Amino acid sequence: MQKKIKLLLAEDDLQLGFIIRDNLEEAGFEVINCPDGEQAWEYYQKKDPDLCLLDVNMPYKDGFTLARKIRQKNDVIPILFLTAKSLEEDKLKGFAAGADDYILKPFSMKELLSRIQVFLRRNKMLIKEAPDSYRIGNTVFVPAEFKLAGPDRELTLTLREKELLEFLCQHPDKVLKREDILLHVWGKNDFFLGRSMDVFMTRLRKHLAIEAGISIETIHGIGYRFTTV
Amino acid sequence: MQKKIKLLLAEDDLQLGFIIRDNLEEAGFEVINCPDGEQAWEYYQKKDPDLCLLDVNMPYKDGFTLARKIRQKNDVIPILFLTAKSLEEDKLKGFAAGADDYILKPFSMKELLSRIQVFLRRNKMLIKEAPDSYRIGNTVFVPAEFKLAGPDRELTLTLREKELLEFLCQHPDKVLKREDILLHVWGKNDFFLGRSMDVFMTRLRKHLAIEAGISIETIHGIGYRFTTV
DNA sequence: TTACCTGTTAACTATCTTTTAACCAATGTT
DNA sequence: AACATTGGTTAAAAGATAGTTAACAGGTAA
Repeated sequence: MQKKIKLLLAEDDLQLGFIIRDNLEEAGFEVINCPDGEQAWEYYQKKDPDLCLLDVNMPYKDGFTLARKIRQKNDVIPILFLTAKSLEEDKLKGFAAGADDYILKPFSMKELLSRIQVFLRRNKMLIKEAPDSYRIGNTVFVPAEFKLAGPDRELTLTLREKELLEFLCQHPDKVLKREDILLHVWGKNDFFLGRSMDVFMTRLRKHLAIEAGISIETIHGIGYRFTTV
Repeated sequence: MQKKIKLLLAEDDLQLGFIIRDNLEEAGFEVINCPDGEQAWEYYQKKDPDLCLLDVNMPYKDGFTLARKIRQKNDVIPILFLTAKSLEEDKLKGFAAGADDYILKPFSMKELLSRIQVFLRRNKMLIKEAPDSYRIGNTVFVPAEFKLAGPDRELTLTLREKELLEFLCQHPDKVLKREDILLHVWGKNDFFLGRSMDVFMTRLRKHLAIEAGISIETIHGIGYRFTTV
């Protein structure tokens, strides 16, 4: 699984915030939703998001102030304001604070998404969607179905088997660091999970043993490389 | 094109209302969005909607009052309450006012859509028409009649049995996630409904045990796959 | 009321997945 | 070569998930 793009959403209306977040997640983003500017600033520093959506009117630290603070640290991250006011004055104030765009409430999700895409594209961070099946020698792997099917067999993978194999398929012929695999498939990296991964590598190798020319190669001390013919 | 299904949405929070409407329209519904109960009542009479989504807290005429008024005129139209309060008292009051379901804010659009679909299906107003019978081995399943009939037997399914089996029949050979089944058949996804589903799976399996080659396969940790020969 | 019928909850059991542990093999370093 | 580190393999332990049966609650009909 490719690393998701992180959005920082600062919106004090909880219900609205939830539903915006829900829609954005549905669209494939990772969303950090903060109810006020103070928390948003905290999470900004902690999570290092790729794009910010800031409500202008928030308790504890309004959108303008927050934007200025973020701009001080990072002068390329796209900052989009969400606001109910259509005052020209506010708009100017917003751009002065470092905003890249200014979206009026109420907005449609379609509109929000397309504006987000514009800025991500500008920053070369477009999401590329994953193919829904991979050919591995004579075997076909369909992640959505947890299925690995060859001419003489068909088997259903478990969750981890599938996620791991999918990650390998997404990066053929590349050396994948143990750490990166762990972070992507397990979400964190510690010693025991590393050993767990070793077990799963053994399993995947068994599953793919039939396929000549396919290999999960060990790069000692570094990680693995998955090669298909 | 088939005539769109009309939803009456009464929501006083304009921003939230707009985005809910946007999502519902995206899903193919026609939506009438009213900011208060007074207007909602007006539009109810004028537009004759197929389903109502009412916010409980509204100026000029609260959701309960409105629901009662609508129920007086029409005792079949599905009425779903949207509310931030989780008070049991409110819930009872809601059902007493004639509500069919009670959706807590914040909710995900996925959940809202599923619950709407459940009630539309129940009222035979589904958007996409489904085949009116399925052949499962030597057995014939007629959803509209809740009937499962084979050479040597004929039995009447209950509502949930029928909805569940119908959902399975609509997606043969696909891995259906537990969550999706729950959202489609029950309208929401929580732990206990999940256990309820397990019970129904057992029942369906018993009903179909006669049929060799038919199986409801468990994909552990994910969901189920229904396969016919 | 009583007697069902349906769907949910509960309790117990069975099964499957993942992690942990133990031991061994390979690699790299001194 | 001796040692330490890293990874491979297998099996058992732990944990999570699902199957099954029965009791229960709420509603409906006789």
